Amino acid sequence: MFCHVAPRPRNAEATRAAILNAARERFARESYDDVGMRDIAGDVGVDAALVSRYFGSKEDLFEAVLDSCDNGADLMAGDRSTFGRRVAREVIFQAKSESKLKGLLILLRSISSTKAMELVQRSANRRFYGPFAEWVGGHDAPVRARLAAALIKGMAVTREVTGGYGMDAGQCERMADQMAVILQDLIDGEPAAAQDDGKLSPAA
Amino acid sequence: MFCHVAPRPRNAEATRAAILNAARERFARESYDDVGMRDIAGDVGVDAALVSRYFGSKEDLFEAVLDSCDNGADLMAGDRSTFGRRVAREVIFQAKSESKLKGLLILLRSISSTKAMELVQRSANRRFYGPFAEWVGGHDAPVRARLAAALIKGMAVTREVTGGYGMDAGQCERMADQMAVILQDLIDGEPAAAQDDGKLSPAA
DNA sequence: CCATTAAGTCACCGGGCGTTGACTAGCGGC
DNA sequence: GCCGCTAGTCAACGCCCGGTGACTTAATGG
Repeated sequence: MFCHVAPRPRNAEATRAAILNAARERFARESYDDVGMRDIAGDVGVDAALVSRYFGSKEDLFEAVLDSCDNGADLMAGDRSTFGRRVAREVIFQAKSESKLKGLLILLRSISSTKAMELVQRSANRRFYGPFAEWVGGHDAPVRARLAAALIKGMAVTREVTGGYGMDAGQCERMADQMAVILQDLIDGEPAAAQDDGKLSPAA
Repeated sequence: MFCHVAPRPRNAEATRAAILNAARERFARESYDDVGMRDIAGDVGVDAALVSRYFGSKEDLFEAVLDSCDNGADLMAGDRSTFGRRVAREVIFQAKSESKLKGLLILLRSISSTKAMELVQRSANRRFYGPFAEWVGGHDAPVRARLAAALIKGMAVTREVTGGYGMDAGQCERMADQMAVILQDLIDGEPAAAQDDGKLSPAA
C-alpha cells in the first residue's frame, strides 16, 4: 500500500501554491459548483479545512485562481501573421491540460452559479478583452476583437459540450484551416472579414 | 392582498405542461445547479413534491425540457439568403426571453454539472448538429456547420458572460453586420469564408 | 532536549438540496 | 348525498456542501 507516501513537508507557502494549482486545474475541468473544497484538498493531500483557512472562502479561492491565469497574453505575444493558425490549432487540437487557454476553459465553466460568473465578468473584461482589443487595433478594434473572441469561445464550447467534434481527422484539419483564415482576417481588419459588398463600413 | 388569486383548477395535464414551461424558462436563465425544484414549483404555484412526482427526477425533468425545445429549426426554415443576417441579429439583439434560441441558452448553461452536459451532448448532436449540417449542405458541410455554430454559440457566451457587449449601439450594429457576412459565407460555402489565398484547401 | 509556534487535522454545525410517504381536498358516478 | 379516486400538500428524511473552533503534530531556536 502507498499510504502516507509523502507526508508533505510542512511549508505553508508551498502548500498554498499547490492548492492554488490544484484548484485551477479543477475549475478548468469542472464547473464552479461541481468543484468542492474537499476535492481540491484531496488533490493536494490535505484537509479541506486548510483550503478555507488559506483562502478565506470558495469565492475568494476562485478569484485567486482567476488572477493566477495568464489570460491568453502569450497568444498575442507571438508572430501576428500566424495568430489565426496558432489559435485555431490550439483550441481545436490542444489537450485540455495544456495551459494556454486554461483561463478560457474556466470562463466557459463559469456560465453557471451566478456568483462565479460575476467574478469572471470583471476579470475577463479587465484582463482579457481590454488588452486583446488594444492588441488587435485598427478600425473598430473592439468589434473585431469580440468577433474573434466569440469564434474562439464558441469552438471551445463545441469541443467541451460535444466532447470532441465528431468528425474525422481530415475534417478537423480543414476546420482548423478555415477557422485560421477567419480569425486572421478579423484581426488584420481585412475588408469586413470577407468580400465586402460595399454596404458595410467600407473604410477604416 | 392577492393571496390564492387563482387556485388553479385541478388538471394534471395542464399543470404538467405549466411545470415544463416554467422549467424551460428557468433552465434558459440559470444553470442546472442553480435551478431548484422548489424554484420551478414556486413559479407555477405548486408544491415542489409535485414536480418530482410528475417528472420522476430532476434529470428526467431536464431531459423533458431538452426534448421540448425546438432546437433552432425555425432559423433554418426562413429564406436561406438572409440566414446570416437573421441569426446574427437574433443572437446579438434579441431579448433573452425570446424563444428561438432558448435551446442554445440551455446548452450553454449546461456547461456545468457533468450530468446535465451528458444529456445535452446527446440531445444537441441528435437534434441540432445533424439537421443543421444537412441543411447547410455542400462541400464539407459538417465542417462549415460547426464553424457557424461555434460563432453563434461564442457570441451568445460573450453576451451571457459579459452581460451585454460593452459597446455602443453603432458598434453593435457593425458587429452584427460582420457576423452576418461571416455566417452567410460559411453556409454558402464561399471560398473559405473569406478571400482564399490559395494555401488552404483551394477547391471544393 | 525541551518549549514555543506555526502547519495541519478533526469533529461538527447550519443550511439547502432532491426526494418520499402519509395526508388533505376537490371532483365524477351511483 | 355520499364514495372513491386522484390532484395536490405537508413534513420530514438523508445527503452533501462550505465554513469554524478546538485539537494535534512537526519543525525550530535557545
